[in-house]
Amino acid sequence: MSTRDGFFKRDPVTCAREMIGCELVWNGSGGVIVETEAYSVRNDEACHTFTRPSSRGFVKRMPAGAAYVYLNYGVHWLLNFLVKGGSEDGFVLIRALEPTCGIQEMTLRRNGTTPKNLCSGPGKLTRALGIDGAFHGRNLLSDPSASLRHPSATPNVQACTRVGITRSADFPWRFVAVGSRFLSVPADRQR
DNA sequence: ACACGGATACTA
DNA sequence: AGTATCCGTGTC
Repeated sequence: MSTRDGFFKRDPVTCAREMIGCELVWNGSGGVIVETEAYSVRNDEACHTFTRPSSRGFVKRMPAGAAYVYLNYGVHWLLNFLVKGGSEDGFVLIRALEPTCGIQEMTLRRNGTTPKNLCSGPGKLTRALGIDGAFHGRNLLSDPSASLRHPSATPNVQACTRVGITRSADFPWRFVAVGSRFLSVPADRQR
């Protein structure tokens, strides 16, 4: 594995920020992570653990780096990674990728969408990579068909408010690669 | 603008 | 078993 063992053993906000610029590849498809969100089991009403006992069980039972995959709105699989062992536990939601690997396969799975729109959303990217409920619980760090490579240069990262949630909506826990054209939603205005 | 769709966790 | 809610997307 190219990711160091302690990568997911930190607080989820730090982890979400540092995942920007990493290249995520699963079964030969993937790209550079350009958008993430952090969710914390502490004081974050938007985290699944706030309302779901099964999610709290997942955090307790599973190791850092485990994929937390669930169906949203009855339509889209959403990919998160379990972060635990640091100051607080939580999840990182992968929201957008800049496609780099397996673009042909991803285009087929996404029914011919242009590369710009292939992975520009949390539901789009799982569809593109072929990730579904069968991936729930798989560990990114130990799965031989998965890899997470660190960026060679430190990326320019901007914090924004999270997208599409109603509770704890003001937390600046969405992270984007500055200037990327592969985001699900434009970044907040810089000030 | 709105339809689409199912798992989860409530109420009882 | 019935209902409310949910971290979205494509097409209208």
